[in-house]
Amino acid sequence: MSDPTPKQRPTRQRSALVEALANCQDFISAQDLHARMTEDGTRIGLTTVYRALRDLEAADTVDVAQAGAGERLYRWRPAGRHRHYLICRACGSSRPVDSEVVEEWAGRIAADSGFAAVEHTVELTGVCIGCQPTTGEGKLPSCPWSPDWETPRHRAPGCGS
Amino acid sequence: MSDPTPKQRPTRQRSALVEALANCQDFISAQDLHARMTEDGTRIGLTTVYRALRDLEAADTVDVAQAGAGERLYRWRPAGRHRHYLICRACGSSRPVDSEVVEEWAGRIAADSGFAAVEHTVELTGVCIGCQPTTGEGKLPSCPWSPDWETPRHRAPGCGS
DNA sequence: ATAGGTGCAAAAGATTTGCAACTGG
DNA sequence: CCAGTTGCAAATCTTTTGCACCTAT
Repeated sequence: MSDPTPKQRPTRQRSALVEALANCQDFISAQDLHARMTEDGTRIGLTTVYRALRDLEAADTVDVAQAGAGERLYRWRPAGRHRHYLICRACGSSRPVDSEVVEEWAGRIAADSGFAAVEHTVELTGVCIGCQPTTGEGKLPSCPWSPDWETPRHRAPGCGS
Repeated sequence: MSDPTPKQRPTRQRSALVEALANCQDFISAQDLHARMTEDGTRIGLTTVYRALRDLEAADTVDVAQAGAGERLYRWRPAGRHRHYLICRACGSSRPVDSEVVEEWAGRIAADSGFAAVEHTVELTGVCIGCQPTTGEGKLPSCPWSPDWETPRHRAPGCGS
């Protein structure tokens, strides 16, 4: 009937972006991804990053999360089906969670309500073990992990640099 | 220990805002709420609306939803517990849904993962019956439902005016 | 009296768009 | 060749902030 994925030409920028995003095992914002790619030597415009991400989103090959107000984070989706994640509010790391239950629940709601084309957004956030201050004794620093994640949000170890 | 709801002084603007929001049975953006209040004769600054909504959010008396990129919608929360909604993408009307299942699921994830202070965001969107084009025959008008949810994409009859 | 609230104008950010030049199939 | 891409600058849009002036308690 229609083209879920109209075109998408494998240009130099587009390919590099997909690779950078796939290498990144976490959510990352368009701006950060652009910065990272630029750092790594890829010449690409911020506008292009936005447009490419938008297309990938339309093609359902990335998962999207909202960061605070008006900032969207993208994460490459290896497998076919969409996933939901548990994101650490302190260090930004994310891990996929089993969401069968929610999927079914959403399906039931859809059926019972009579609504069509029901879509859902589910986001879990918390403070991961590594970022939890040990209540009584000496509290560890912020994030006892890879030395390069210092951004409260986006900024993952496996990501690029 | 701390004050979840530090202050909140019942000023003219604040009170009017709460009333307007409570009267509105649907999600509404800060800008729209401001516009509506202004239309209705309440003199209030947009800044104040933003600040009041932020405080209400902190006080957990409103539910928040994300609209597209970087626009937040607020909905007055009558009962105590938070709720999740099914929102029509065509007309914007929203109806709370039973989310026990999801609450439990979220709790389990929290426990199993070891993450602390786990919070969740769940949003369901679809096309309500009234907005569904009747495939073959004559298509009904926009949205013929229960008299209390009729907001056409933020702009409800029941809301204020 | 005074801590908190208000509002205007300006600032901040993130994302989108106009447009002319470019490129992969 | 030609539809799709790119990138820069400018434009949009929503939300936040600086600051001086009000106002409940």
